[in-house]
Parts: sequence; structure tokens; C-alpha cells
Amino acid sequence: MATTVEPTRSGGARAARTRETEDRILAAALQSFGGRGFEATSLDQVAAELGVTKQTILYHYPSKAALLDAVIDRASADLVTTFDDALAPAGPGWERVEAVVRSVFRLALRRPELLGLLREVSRLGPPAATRVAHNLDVLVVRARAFLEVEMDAGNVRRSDPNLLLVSAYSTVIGVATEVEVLRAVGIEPTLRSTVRRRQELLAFLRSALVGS
Amino acid sequence: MATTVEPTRSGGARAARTRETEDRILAAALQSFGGRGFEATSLDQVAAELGVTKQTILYHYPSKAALLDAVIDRASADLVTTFDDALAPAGPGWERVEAVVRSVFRLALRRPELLGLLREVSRLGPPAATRVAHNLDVLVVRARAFLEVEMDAGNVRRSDPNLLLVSAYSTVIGVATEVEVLRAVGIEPTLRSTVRRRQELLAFLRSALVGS
DNA sequence: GGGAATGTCTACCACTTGGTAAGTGATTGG
DNA sequence: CCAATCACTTACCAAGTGGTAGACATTCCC
Repeated sequence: MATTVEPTRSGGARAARTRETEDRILAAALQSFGGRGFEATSLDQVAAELGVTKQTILYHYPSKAALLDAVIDRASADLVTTFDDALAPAGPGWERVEAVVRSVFRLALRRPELLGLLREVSRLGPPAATRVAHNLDVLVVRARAFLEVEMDAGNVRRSDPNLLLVSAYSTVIGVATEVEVLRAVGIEPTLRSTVRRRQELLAFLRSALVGS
Repeated sequence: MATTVEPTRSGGARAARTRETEDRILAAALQSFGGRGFEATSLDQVAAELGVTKQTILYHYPSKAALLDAVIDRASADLVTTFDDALAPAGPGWERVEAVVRSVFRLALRRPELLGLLREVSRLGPPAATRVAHNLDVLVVRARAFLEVEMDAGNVRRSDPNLLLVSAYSTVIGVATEVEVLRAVGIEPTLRSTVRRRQELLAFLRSALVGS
């Protein structure tokens, strides 16, 4: 009996409110970093959206760069669990590809900031990019292993798994997120057109991966 | 002998120097907008690189937005002539796809800012994105027509040409430019690896377009 | 209850941003 | 040859930028 009263497990009321504040900061920052971009986002702006002052943000995250790191970690974790959840009920083989593509389109619709952050960080380069790469390495390893197994089984055209992965990644993310490119070819991103786009993408991917 | 000294045809020495200055400004701005990004670029920065003052830039281009427009127009023109030159000597059919892909990889190597600007503008959205879309519409129309002809000839899997175009675009640009993604899967972008990547991409594309 | 720790705010700071105003010397056309 | 135009400069400016210092109230633990 070290403590008499259960202090609301893991920290008490204050700690809970602190965690909530940090959560809100991360969410708002993710939104802005992934949407407008990192440099284009000002701490004052984010703070104003939250109804706090910039100094509150800087109390929890000592610098803008540190905030970016935290946002990256949170976004990475979200991505990993998203794919985990999507792949858990999926069967083997092509079903898994479909599950992942469905997830990405879902994200593009519901949480575009997440995919936006990916692209933004890729543009920023190290150290942010390195951090993301490290956080998402699990996914890369898993995907590569999948491709290798399917190649061995003769279900996927034999080739360098890494290069195949990059191609597939580029295609999926591009088709899911490049709204302006879609507009350029005359496609307005409605819900219905998005569904068609996803189907078309799957046909494209299947054709590309399976080979002739 | 009307004049002793050739007045450098079409406007005189001053006009020539003006054009040269504007050229240098555009080049430097393109470099920075395409590399670091639009918001992350300051006019002072660009001016310093050029050895002039920011006010010189603002004399030729009345605002940062106007400068972006000019940069976009110049970059678009460069892109169009690049593809024109690449496609001129190319034969029909698949050779044309190969020529375009080769061009994009060449650009990724020699003028990465050009492709970077494309992506940056796509992120910025209208009005910049609209401007690019308008400028590059020629290419879109041409590519779509190509796909339609090839579909009719039975050389390309039948499907919505617009969607196929978006998929192919995403794949090519992604594979050519996503350096950080490459690093994430353990590929350092050397010259040799780039050549392999291009070949692998062509196999991917061929498989995806032709179908089984 | 009281001192300590904590979370937030007010008040700044030095610096940078895009943009304006007013000049200055070279180039130009008449 | 001279006045006008032109390309460019120096000198500013108001509005932000990320970040620091210190006051203040609340919550915590003993």
C-alpha cells in the first residue's frame, strides 16, 4: 500500500488534462503541417486555433522542430495501427493489397493531413524524413516480405522487391492524393469518382504486379 | 553605316541586360521554389544569391505571387519543349512511353527543381495549380489521345484514359523524384541505381498498361 | 493548511518577412 | 546635348517569426 488513494491511474486529474492538451496540440499541428506545410505553419496560428497562446505550445514542445518530431511520431503510429487494423481481417494474397489500397483511400478522404504530412516530410528531408523512415520501417519490411512470398509463389512478376515497392507506393499515394492532377485531367474528386478511381487503380496495380 | 556599334538587335543594350536580369531572377527563383518550397523561400534569399537587392526583384516582378506566376510559366514552357524534343525523334507506340520516361529521369537528375515545382504547386493549389494545369494542358491532351489510339489498336488495356493517365503520371513522377522514399527502402540514388530504377519502372509501366 | 510543482498567460525580444517611397546614375531617343 | 526613361539602390515600415523571462493561479503532496 504505497498510496492510499488511487490517483486516477497514471497521474491524476492534472496529468490527464495535460495529456489532453498535448493531444489537441498534436492534432492541430498535424492538421496544419500536413495541410499547409511545415514552414507555412506558424505557432501563433496553431495556438489561435486551439484557443491558447503560442507559449503554451512551447511549454509542452520546446521548439517548432520538436513539435514536428512529436507530430511525426504520432502520425506514424496512426498509420501503423491503421494498416494493422486493415490487414488483420484480410485473407492472404491479393486481398491484402486490396485492404491496403482501401485504407489509403479512406485516409485520403478522412485524414488527408496524414498523407500530406508524409509528402511534406519527404520534401523536408533529414532529419524529419529519417525519423519517419525509421518509424515506418515495420511497414516497409512487412510489405517487402509479402512481395517476396508472392513472387516465390508465382503470383507476382519477379523483380527487385524494393523497386516494385517504390513503384506501387508512388502509384497508390499519387492516385489517392494528387487532387490537383486529377483536376488537371478533368476529374472532380467526388465520392463516386473516388470509388471508381480506386477500382481503376486496383486494376492498374494488379496488371502491374502480376505481369503478363 | 547608320550606327557604328551594333545595338544588339531587338531593343538595345539596356533591354538585353534587362532580359538577362529577369532570366537570372527566374532561374534562381525556380531553383528555390522547386527545391525549398514557395513559402520557405524569401525574396531576400533569392536576391542575395543573385548579388542584387530584393527591391530589384520586386521591380521586375511586382510581388512574390507574380514572381511565382512567371516562374510557373517559364517552367511549363521548359517542360513542354523538353517533351517535344524527346518525342520528335521517337517512333510510334511504346517507344513514345520510353522517350517520356527517359525525359523525366533526365529531368530528375539534371533539373530536379522543375519536377519539384510541379509538386510544390500541386500542394499550393489554386491559383498557382490552375495556372500550371492550363499551361500543361497540351501535354495532357496529347497523352490522352495517345492512350486512346493505343487502346483502339489493342496495345493498351482498355480503361478510362484519364484515370490511366493519372496512375501512370503518379508512378513515373514518384519513382523519379521520391528520393526519401527510396532511401527508406534502402536505395541510395546513385547513377547506376537510377538506370536500374528506370528499367524497372518501364517494366512496371508496360505490365500495368498492356495488361495480361 | 502550506510549500512545491505545474500549466498557462502577459510581456517582450531580436530577427525576418513582403512590400513601399524616394532617390541616383546610366542609357536612351529626339 | 538634354530631358525622360530605366534599372537599380538605400532607407524604411508594419506585420509577423520562433523563442525567452517572469508573473500568476491552480493543483498536488505531505
